[in-house]
Amino acid sequence: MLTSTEEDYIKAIYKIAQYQGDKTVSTKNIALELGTSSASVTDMIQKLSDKQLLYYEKYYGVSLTKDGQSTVLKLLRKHRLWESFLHDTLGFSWDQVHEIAEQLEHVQSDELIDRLDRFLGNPKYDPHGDPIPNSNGSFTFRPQCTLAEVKEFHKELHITGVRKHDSGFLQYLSEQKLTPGKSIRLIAVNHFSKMHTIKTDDGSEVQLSMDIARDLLVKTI
Amino acid sequence: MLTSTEEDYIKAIYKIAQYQGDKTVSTKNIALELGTSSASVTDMIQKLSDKQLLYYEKYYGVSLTKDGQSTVLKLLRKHRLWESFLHDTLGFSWDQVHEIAEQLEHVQSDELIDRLDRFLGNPKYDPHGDPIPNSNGSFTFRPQCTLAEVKEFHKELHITGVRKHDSGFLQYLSEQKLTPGKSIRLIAVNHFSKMHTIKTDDGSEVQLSMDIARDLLVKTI
DNA sequence: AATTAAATTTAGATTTGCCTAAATTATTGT
DNA sequence: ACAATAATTTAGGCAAATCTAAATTTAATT
Ligand SMILES: [Mn+2]
Ligand SMILES: [Mn+2]
Ligand SMILES: [Mn+2]
Ligand SMILES: [Mn+2]
Repeated sequence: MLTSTEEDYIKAIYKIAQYQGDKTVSTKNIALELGTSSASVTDMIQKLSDKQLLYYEKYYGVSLTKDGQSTVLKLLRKHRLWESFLHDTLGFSWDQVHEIAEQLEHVQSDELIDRLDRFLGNPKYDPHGDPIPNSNGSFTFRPQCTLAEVKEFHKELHITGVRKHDSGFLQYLSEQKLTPGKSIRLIAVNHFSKMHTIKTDDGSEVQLSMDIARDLLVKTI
Repeated sequence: MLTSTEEDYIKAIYKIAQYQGDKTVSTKNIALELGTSSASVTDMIQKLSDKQLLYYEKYYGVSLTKDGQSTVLKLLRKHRLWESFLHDTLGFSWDQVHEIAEQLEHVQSDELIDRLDRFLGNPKYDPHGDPIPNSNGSFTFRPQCTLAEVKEFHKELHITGVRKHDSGFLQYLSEQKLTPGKSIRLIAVNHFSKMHTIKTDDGSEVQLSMDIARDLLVKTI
């Protein structure tokens, strides 16, 4: 049984590893992600290494063991199912759900989470488009790329998710009606400003900066 | 902002006070209720007294202040709404909900609890028949008594709740189909064994011991 | 290669919640 | 009224999670 603090460390390590393509994760990045001191991180990674959840080589950072991986997948399942509940059932906007799910994910009850899953209709993706692992911890990646990587114009694209979860970014996107499931087309990319012009469902055109385009995930139909 | 441990102490004190008719609550009873040592309780009640949640006189026990009262009512609201969700929405049996609600009640978000309330249709009572305070902390007691106190026979009674919440007791009652909302009649009370004979909805007769009768709450129609 | 800078670990302390054992106060029984 | 008993508090300590400051190691720069 892990404390919620230990769970949050494991999740932070997974997130950083994911982001930087599975290299070893540094003490400093964990401290930055969790807003703690490096000294605290060193203490905790030593403890988690003792518990066989991390591989840890002094001064060279950590990576998750098989046990650490399965721990994090169960947590992501819980987090994303709670986000789906908050969004789909209670009507929270997608920029409000993360903070509350951050607490709910630590509630201990396997039956609770399986019943929640069933009640929600076994959703495959959360409100941000992130995949929800099943009770065995497996989930399917879907073919997707960032809007910035799209090379063909005028082709129909489906918004599948986002690569950033801060509420300002999410609020901006929902104001522009750019949420998972919505269909768009890339009209033009300005060579100097890198601004992306897209056309939405209802025919209106929207300008998106390169920064936005790099964090918006889409799928070609 | 209270820790979940502090919240559990406040709840325990409220529960004991309720049970013993609002006298001052002793260190020992709190320790028994929470399964800790008296020394730990002394530490905590000193802290909660500093925070103005308790009146505390050394060697003479504690009672809740106005702040303590409103804290506990918010907590009971959360606890009972979560129990209703687990029971009514997710289909947990009434003997399973308490333990999980014990965790969920500590999640911090006023909007969450108000949305949950609305989603559930603003229920007035939880699965055990306990009243759910509204967002101002007020709730209405309903006229009820224990089955053991009923003096008239053959009169229609509605089951309104229970005075004990341990899962063995609750399981026994649901096996006998004696849950809140069900209608029964008292047929006889044996003068020696104190066994209560009741007739249920469907006409079948059930024998209940005095212990059960004392913890089953009913209302005359 | 040597020096500087950056990252990491260790040392020492703090807070929260808990414990046992000892000291103190209140209650009970004769 | 006083001794025995029960309840409560205090003393001293421990584990978890955090911090700052100092020491150590690795990485980067001249
Ligand atoms: Mn969390
Ligand atoms: Mn999400
Ligand atoms: Mn609790
Ligand atoms: Mn209840």
